[in-house]
Amino acid sequence: MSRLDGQTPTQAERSRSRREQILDAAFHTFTRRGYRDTAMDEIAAAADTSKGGVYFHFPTKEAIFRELIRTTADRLALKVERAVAEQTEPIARADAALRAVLMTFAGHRTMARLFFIDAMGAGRVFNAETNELHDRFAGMIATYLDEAVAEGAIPPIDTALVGVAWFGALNEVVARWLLVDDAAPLEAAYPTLRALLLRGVGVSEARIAAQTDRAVS
Amino acid sequence: MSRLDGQTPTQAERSRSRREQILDAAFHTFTRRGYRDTAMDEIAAAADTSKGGVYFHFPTKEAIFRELIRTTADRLALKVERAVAEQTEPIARADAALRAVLMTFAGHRTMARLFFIDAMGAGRVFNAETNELHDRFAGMIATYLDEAVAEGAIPPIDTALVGVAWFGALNEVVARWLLVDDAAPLEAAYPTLRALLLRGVGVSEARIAAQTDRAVS
DNA sequence: CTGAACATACCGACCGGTCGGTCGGTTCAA
DNA sequence: TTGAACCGACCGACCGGTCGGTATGTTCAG
Repeated sequence: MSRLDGQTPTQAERSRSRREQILDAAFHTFTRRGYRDTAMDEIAAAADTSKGGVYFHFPTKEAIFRELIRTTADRLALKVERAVAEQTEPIARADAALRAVLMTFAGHRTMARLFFIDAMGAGRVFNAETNELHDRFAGMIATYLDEAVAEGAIPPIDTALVGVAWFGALNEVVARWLLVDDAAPLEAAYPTLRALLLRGVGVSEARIAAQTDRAVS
Repeated sequence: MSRLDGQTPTQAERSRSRREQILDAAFHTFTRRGYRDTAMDEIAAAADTSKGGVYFHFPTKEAIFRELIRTTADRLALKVERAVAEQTEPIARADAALRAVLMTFAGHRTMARLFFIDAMGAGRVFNAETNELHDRFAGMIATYLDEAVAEGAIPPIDTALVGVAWFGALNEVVARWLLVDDAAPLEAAYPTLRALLLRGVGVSEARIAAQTDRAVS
């Protein structure tokens, strides 16, 4: 970034952009072919560099994948947190979280692919990784549900389990959408899914019918 | 079958048992290490035979996996269908299906592993396979829900989507249970999950509170 | 009953290809 | 000139699948 001034980039800048270039290429290749089926040579080629070049910036293939997962998850989590922060009422918060995830994936099919297609399989290595990821998001949901319970907005439930179930439902819906080529837009699933999930935890019909505000996309 | 008569098994019998022995070994190895990380030599070793022996009974590694998936899915589907057939009322049928799946997995951790751990990843080959599998079960759920809608037991909904969501929720709950070593028994999740899912499609609180009969395990 | 002829089940060394990772060398900005 | 960035030939492990061979039946003519 920043060639607004002079001409040739500094070494540090070149290195940084190269790194990102590789990350980008890896992202796309992993996304299309999966972890195991992606060869380092492919990543190198996609990044317009050589295998040696890639290994200058990253120690192992796994490290690339880890970094990709981590930063992607961080980005998503940030988005969710921001969406949630805009709401004060607990049900609206849970709703906002659901909406944020769905809309983010809808807008970034490839990001979704990295999460879901690659999530399982391909060795124990990042079953742990994936595990943690799922935990993280299921935990987020559970936290919002806990708030809702605490404020009496919904009756008490096993929020940990429900968080997992919600995440699973969301996960599967997105995964199906990914696997079908000419699928309906993911947004179309939102109303039904919203109603299904909210109803499931005991939100009243009236409350479900009343949509939360739609200020942000 | 049939060693009730004489002594040494016939060639055909030996062949059959060997085949099953290999299938068994493959099942366990796939289950523990995943498809890609399982070498044919490992399967052979686990089956107390040689690679050549394995390749005498099966043409490719993929063929073994396919057969495993297919028969396992068939067994599960049969169980579900039997459980459902015992019920006449639509909600009870959906409930029975849910219960059957959960209980079957609870009893056969390894079966669950084959379905969920291996499900994704490891090449395009059986993304199609897995896809179909998920479709099949999500479709089954949708069918029962359709019946329930038709009979007016629950309000109209997008049953296809809900089927996917239900399956996803179930899937994730089982997957989490699999990944945690000292997890609580899977059955413990049933009441909450049942309530969550049934409530989600608009089953009345009264109806949810009234448990269906518990004749069979 | 017997033993050649044939079939079935199985073995394990080997092959061909892939792929993660290495290393000696080159380039070029500072 | 120096060293960070980069290149690409190469290595070695791994693995799916093959293949020539063996051993254990099974069949059937004599």
